[in-house]
Amino acid sequence: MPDGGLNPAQQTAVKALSGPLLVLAGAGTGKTRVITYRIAELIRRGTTPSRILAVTFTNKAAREMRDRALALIGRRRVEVKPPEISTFHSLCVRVLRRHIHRIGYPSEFAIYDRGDQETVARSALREIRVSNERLRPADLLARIGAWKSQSIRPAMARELAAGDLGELAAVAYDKYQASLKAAGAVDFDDLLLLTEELFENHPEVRFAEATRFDHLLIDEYQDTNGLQYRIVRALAERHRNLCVVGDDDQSIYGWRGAEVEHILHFTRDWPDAVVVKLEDNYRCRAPIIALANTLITHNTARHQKVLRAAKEGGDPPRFARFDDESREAEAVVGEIRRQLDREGPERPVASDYAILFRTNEQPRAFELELRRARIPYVLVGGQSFYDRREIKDLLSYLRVLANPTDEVSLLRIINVPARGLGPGSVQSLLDVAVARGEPLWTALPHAIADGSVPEPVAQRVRAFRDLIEGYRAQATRTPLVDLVRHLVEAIGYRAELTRLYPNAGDAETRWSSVEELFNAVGQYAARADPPTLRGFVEDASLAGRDDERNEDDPRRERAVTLMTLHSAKGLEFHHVYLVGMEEGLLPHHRALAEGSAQIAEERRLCYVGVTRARETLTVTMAKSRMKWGRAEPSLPSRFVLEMRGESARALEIAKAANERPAGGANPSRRGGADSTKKVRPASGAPKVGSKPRPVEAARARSALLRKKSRRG
DNA sequence: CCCTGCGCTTTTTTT
DNA sequence: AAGCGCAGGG
Repeated sequence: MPDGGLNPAQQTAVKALSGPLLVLAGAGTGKTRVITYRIAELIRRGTTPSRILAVTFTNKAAREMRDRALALIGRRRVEVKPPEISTFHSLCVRVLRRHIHRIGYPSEFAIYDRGDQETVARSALREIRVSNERLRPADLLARIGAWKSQSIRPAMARELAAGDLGELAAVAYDKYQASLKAAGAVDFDDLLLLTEELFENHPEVRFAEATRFDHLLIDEYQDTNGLQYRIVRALAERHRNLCVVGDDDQSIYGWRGAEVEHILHFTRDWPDAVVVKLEDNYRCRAPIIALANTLITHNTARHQKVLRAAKEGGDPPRFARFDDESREAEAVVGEIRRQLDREGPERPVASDYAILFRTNEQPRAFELELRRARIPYVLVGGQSFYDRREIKDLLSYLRVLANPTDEVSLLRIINVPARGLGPGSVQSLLDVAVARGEPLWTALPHAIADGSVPEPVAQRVRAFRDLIEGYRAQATRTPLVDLVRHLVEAIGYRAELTRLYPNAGDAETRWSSVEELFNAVGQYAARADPPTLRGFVEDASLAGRDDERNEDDPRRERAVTLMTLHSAKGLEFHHVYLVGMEEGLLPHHRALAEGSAQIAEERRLCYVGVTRARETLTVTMAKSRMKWGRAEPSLPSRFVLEMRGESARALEIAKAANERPAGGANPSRRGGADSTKKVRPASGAPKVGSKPRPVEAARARSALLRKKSRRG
């Protein structure tokens, strides 16, 4: 990045303040910078800060952009009514809180996460008597997601559905949506879908929202799906001050309904749009850019742009292949350890390093090695805090307190800790609710009054209701943290944990996440105005995997980052290890089975990984990898060969992979399997700027490959 | 009703 | 390797 200032392209992007603007920004070309400068420029030219809306992809990105923008503008100037910077989902939550009652949902609606969705999907399938073998809840959810991103409602889905499974799914979709509504709950897609519905059917809502802002900026535009696209259009068509920023080469959420077409066709939708291309990369060393460019040219159907490296010099990326995933982890972690132990002024810190991978099972081996090497690390994503059993239990309690008709949460806690309301009793209670056509919660008094359940059960139900009602009554009076602490005490959750986890250490670990929950509540209460139970629960649902709890954890600053390629989007690190670069992993089996469009997306994913690296990039793979407890042979990814200009061999591998399922004989072993055995700088990649430095490269690679006897 | 243990399946990515 | 569903004994 040029110090302080902006290059000419960036300046154009910042200064074209009115009308539609498309910023095609390659990786590391300073797009976040352009957006923040633009916000500052708008304000400097007299726009009221609060009339600017910027939309980012994650909550974390929103927080960072807010901080940077405020730093640029000067906090004092905007602290009363700052620009609004949020994600699509938070934006829609706010719209829905205000208006959702118009379409028959309570404004206290709960937001269901993936696990809750699966529960609802499962019971929808049960209701229409479809066995899990024919249509798994996860598959149903995938279909529902696809329908929703195209704004297809159950009724229309039934008309469009083709084939047996499609029709079943459409019927299940209907049930699924009905259960959500009955529970007063929405899923992630509903946040967008229902917002769009309000915009469509209630012009006054659309008008109110569209006139709240005069400027709309969208980051990561390549990852917008149909719903988001239509919401953007609805919000921007009056003022037309729409600035979208993105990189079609980094579109990696097609599986979630994102359509690159939106960015590819932006100028068709907005014919008067100004287009600015940012092609100067200030992040990566020249050889890394060369590698990335070589890779991405294997994708067709993209905006023509070539990343130019602003940073000359640097080591060529290295490639290494190991016997199995443990060796791979050992070598990578061993190298990081040696770098951290180096003496001298240029000694790196752990947070300079990132290990990037495709799937969530891959970090295991690396975690093991990092712990063994006593290197601190943070695993981003993985099992999130809010996925932990104890947190889900307690959060369910809080959700029931906020909205007792939230059926999934109620069913989760009605017998946790066990209070003698087992599956049999709960079924009887549910039968009463179904017969009365009302939510379980409101049916409970009737069920225990009319003798539908035996008296002892009725007693327990009464006690449970009293417990919940008691805390509901307190909720507005008691400080949030106290409320949660008392509740946990009252239900005897600590005892439950020691019972569940007889191993004292395990129970302690679980209890410490409960204490972390207390902290999270405390932090929320300190920041929110006013803090409410519902507000906290909502935060927890939307925070998802980017957990801000750890953000101010001092350990994080000194830690190696482990994360998936998807989570790495938008980030950068001095030293990147792109691990597990094997056929079947990247590109993933599933993508290989689905076809070339999916393989192109995997290639973009690889591109994202490569372009995260500022100084050095190391690509590693294993010859064999454990799968379902068995060691399976693994071939180098075709992307490795493409990057190194050996695409002929990549083609061979691709062919072999395609032929394998069909024929018994396996021609693939002849190919590239051993070709990358020796680590070599990318011979095919042009070296920009610096002369090759064979000595250093050789030293680096021997260090990486150095055999170690330590094991076990 | 509650707990334990066995055997079966499952593996992409996430706001 | 791990989570889930189901059967069988307290």
